[in-house]
Amino acid sequence: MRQSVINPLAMNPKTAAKQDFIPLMRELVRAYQAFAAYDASGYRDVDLTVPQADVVFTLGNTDGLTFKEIGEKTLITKGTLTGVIDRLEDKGLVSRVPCPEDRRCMRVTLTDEGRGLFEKEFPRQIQYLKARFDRLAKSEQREALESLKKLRAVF
Amino acid sequence: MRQSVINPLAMNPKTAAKQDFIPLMRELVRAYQAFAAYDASGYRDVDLTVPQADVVFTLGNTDGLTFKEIGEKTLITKGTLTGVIDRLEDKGLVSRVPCPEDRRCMRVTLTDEGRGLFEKEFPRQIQYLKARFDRLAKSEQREALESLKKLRAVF
DNA sequence: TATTGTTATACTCTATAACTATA
DNA sequence: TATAGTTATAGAGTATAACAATA
Repeated sequence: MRQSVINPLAMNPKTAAKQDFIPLMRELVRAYQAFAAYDASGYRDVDLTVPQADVVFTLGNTDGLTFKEIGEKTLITKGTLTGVIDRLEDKGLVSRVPCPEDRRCMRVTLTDEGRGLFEKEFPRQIQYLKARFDRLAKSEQREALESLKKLRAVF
Repeated sequence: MRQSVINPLAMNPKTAAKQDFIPLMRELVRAYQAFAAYDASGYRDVDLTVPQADVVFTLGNTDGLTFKEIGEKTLITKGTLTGVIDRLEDKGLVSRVPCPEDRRCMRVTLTDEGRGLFEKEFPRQIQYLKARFDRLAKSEQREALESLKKLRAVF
């Protein structure tokens, strides 16, 4: 699991001292990483990489998306996306359909197998995550949400 | 910048509906990604990958660390770390020094050039980040810290 | 001319396992 | 036997740029 350039978890305490925002930065990274690690651990059995899963979950409940749309949502650049889609196609999970209205376009849709995977794995994963978020009281969830919004707003 | 398996940013709204923890998860990911993107943007000019920068910043203000220690702090596995250190050595930023007390060990230290890079880039990057964290009031920083601690604790 | 997606290239990281040299 | 680090291998993502087909 890769991280930001500044890695407050590895940082030498001597180096970090006297910067009072560092504990906050540290907790932001730790909280995210704890979440991401838990998320990934619920995902071991499915034979997809993170970018591949990202694409499958992005395509779920849509009628297909173009490369451009998928790239915008997942932040995968077009050259890379071609390869990711190739591998998903090899696995039989998605298919390419030419757009009738613009012949430069390709629409990517889940196959029946891909839809099956999505419908099985996505709700399972959501429940897996929900189990942990639900350990926070509603009021704590609200406070965390507000704090995170403020935090995001400064960047 | 890679992310968790569940990517609340790409998720279809129809899919996300009726799970009330989703906004919180979404904000956690967005806040982290906003931070990480800002962090990376302050880092464009330095010719280091994220794992490489991570190692250099980890070695800063130490007398050198063994492969084992670096691996534990940065979460880079030993096989990968050998390659990362090789490339940093090629760039003249670190050097390998055999440990006198245990001849299986290698201590990795910053060279003068590596130390120079660290002493220039690290404080600059910290200031760059501090500028944004400081936009939050002290009380907001404290609240955010508390919320993030609770959030991390559930995972 | 601009846009969509593909291809090509080169590099880095990742995971895994076998290997060496020490302890 | 166990540990520290290296080597080998295979795969996947990344960035970048040139390219073909179409708009």
